[in-house]
Amino acid sequence: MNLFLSKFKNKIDVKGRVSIPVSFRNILLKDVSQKMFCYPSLDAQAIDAGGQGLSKEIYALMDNLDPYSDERDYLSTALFGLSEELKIDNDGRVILSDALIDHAQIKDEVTFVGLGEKFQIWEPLKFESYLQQAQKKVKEQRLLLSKKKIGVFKLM
Amino acid sequence: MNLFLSKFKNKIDVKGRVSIPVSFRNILLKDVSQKMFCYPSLDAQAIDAGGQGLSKEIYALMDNLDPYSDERDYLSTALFGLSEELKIDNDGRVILSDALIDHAQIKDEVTFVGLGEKFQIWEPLKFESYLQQAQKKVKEQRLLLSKKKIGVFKLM
DNA sequence: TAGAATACCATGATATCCCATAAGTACCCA
DNA sequence: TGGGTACTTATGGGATATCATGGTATTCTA
Repeated sequence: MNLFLSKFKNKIDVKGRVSIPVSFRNILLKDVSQKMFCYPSLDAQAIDAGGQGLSKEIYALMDNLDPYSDERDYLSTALFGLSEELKIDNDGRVILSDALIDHAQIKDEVTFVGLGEKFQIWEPLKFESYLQQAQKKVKEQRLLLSKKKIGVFKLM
Repeated sequence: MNLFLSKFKNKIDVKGRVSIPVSFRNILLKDVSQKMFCYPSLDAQAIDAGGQGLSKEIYALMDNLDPYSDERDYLSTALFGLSEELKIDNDGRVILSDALIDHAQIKDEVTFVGLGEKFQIWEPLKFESYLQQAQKKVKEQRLLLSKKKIGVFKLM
């Protein structure tokens, strides 16, 4: 099982090229397509990305919705309208579309963040503040859980 | 069953390398991956680490949460985003990521602490004070318990 | 034919590999 | 039991490979 893990900060050069971190790249290049599938994250000001599997997942998600619902219209516009299959060049770089860059408010640097089966691309500062928030929420959640436990000897 | 036991203090060299204690290393090297999986401990200012099994555990933890919930997003960011699969070199060393070093406030020395199924990596002084605190808690708890008992096993 | 997209090459920083050494430990044999 | 020898292990350092990134050349296309 290959997971996208860890985070990496890379630069976008004058031509708009970004190196995909090797560990991520190696997972993506196992697909026949040799592409990086990506679309605007629905919840965050970030780009969701992954390999072939991710695009299938999105299709499946769409299939669950009523064909003529507003929901579906909205989703398909928001997702497919802005989703891309980016070609990975020989040096392991991609060029993000203007629409995606705009959505994530990216300038000349990005943070790649592993989320297991997919990863996200963030404007570095925005990610750091999101990360802090995430850690805070997780901690709160943990506290809630641990209070429910009756055991007193939980030391570590 | 192989357990991570005991504690060891090792140095981090100028290149950022740390030797994994042999007894721990031997357990890790039984995995095919030859990697050390680690992530920031949710409860302590330390790094949680282990073999392949630990990553599966994390993955399972995530699977219990609603795929499109905020909860899941936060947890996967806080965990996967900061976790690493560190390669173990020929001399049994690894290089900890900046994010992990930062989380555990590590400088140029670390203490490896066996916790059975997994182990933790601490800044040595922080661990010592944590240990004292933990021992104190245990003592208090014992006292509390013994007072509740009506004599039978009260020795002093 | 100009401008953009793509392929190709160069370089510095850093990670990885390989070897050396010193301190400690186990082992052996007289 | 003592003393020496062979391992093991943590740690240091130099050589080599990899990766991110900048730049140039070539191809495509409008």
